[in-house]
Amino acid sequence: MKKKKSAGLELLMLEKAAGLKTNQWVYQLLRTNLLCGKIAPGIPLTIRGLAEVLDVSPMPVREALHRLACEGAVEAKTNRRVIVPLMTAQKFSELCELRILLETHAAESALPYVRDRDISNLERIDTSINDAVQRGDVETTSLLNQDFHRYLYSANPFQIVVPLVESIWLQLGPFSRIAIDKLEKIYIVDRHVEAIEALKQQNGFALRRAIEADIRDGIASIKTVEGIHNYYKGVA
Amino acid sequence: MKKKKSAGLELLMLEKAAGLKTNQWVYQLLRTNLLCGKIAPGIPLTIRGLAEVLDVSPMPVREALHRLACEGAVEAKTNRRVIVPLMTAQKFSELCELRILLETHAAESALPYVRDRDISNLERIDTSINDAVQRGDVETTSLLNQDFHRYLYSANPFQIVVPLVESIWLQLGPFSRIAIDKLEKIYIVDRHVEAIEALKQQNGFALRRAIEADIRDGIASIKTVEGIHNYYKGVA
DNA sequence: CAGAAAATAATGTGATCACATTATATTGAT
DNA sequence: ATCAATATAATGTGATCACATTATTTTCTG
Repeated sequence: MKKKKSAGLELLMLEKAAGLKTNQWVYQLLRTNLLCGKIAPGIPLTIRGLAEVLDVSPMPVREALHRLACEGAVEAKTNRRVIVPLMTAQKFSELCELRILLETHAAESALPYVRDRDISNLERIDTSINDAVQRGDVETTSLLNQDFHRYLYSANPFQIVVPLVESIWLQLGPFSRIAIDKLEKIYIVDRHVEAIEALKQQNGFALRRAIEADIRDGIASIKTVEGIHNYYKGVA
Repeated sequence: MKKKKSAGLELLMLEKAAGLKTNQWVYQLLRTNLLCGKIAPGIPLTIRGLAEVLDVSPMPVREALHRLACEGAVEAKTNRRVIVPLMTAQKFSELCELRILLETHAAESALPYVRDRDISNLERIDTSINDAVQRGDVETTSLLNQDFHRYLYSANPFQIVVPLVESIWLQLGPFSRIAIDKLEKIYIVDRHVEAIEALKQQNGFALRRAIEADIRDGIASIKTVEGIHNYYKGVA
């Protein structure tokens, strides 16, 4: 019997799209798994271990892990361990404040650049979100929600903030995802409609309000960080 | 006669400290050179070229470049070129707004954690800054100024924002540095003293005001982005 | 049986090579 | 002479290996 090194590490696989570099594929796969909470905080990730699981050479894994560390998704300890950082209540609170700070700014600075066809696209995305919510498809709900925000902020062609926001999403992702997952039913007062209305009226203040409310709604369910760590203890 | 590939690329060298990994050394060296404006925007950087200049294998350069790209310091084009991104007036303005947004928040959220000995250390740093200004040492002035801000924000043990701020500094760095360099004399109304005073009084609002003023003073000299690109044209 | 010491396994880093892709230089045609 | 086609050089990526450092297991000692 052959002993597996990385026993207990189950990743949800992703199809490797044609023309995609291996390191990007590994990065996206790892990123997705982190956002889904598939990888519990604290357990050590190794280059060779992941390379074996994904059946690639250590090199692309090395690069993907470095990038994720750079973005704050994983933490490289002084000894030779790379882990998903543990969450604390204060850190969580700080991350949420930062989300609101950055995203309200991003939305307002994008406002002057939003054209009619952008609004149409945003409405289309929002419709898809509602569909996904209706189906109870948490996965795509989460992804489409990100798409909505990213699309809005990216309307500003001189956007700097999107990568920063994505970094925050990555650090926040696993935990908010788990919290949502535990909800029996997701009821969302559609803040996106409010945001779209503000866009149509070119109303920056209303836009900020809508974005902030949307973010707060999303994290309102998360009362205690302890509950999240208990989730992982239950899994492990 | 041997033809040099990377002719015209002159880097200021750094001593490689003992116990420092090669990739970190390369990263810091490149980072410093970027902040000093030694590498002009638009000229292509190659892994092998830098490796030859630094007399290391391509591997550490590869990792350092990837990290810098992740932080927004360099931009990997779709073709095989890595360059320092060109600056535009709008991008510059966006970066400055972001600095103020993030740093005022960071300062205020650090305020409750600042102890007396922290204030002493900040005063010590500020004294060093004034010394460097007196000597006309732009290099250490810039570095110490960053130290001051970083030290303040890091007082909050649950700090998330520092890496984000450093990313902004990196993107802004080359250009503000050049602008400062061109000034004959740097006269700074010491906003740091105002900030320290606000810390002593636990006055969050005054602290925000001081930080914002400090940032605005630093970038006030930069009137036009065109002037900056002219600087590079003059060099090249 | 418990704790320390030694031996073994595993890990990250750096170097080198092969290869497909892209840029640049050279050649050829009109 | 100018522009397209070809040939050559250069580049990033991925794979494999060597090595120093660290973790883990085993052995030894009391």
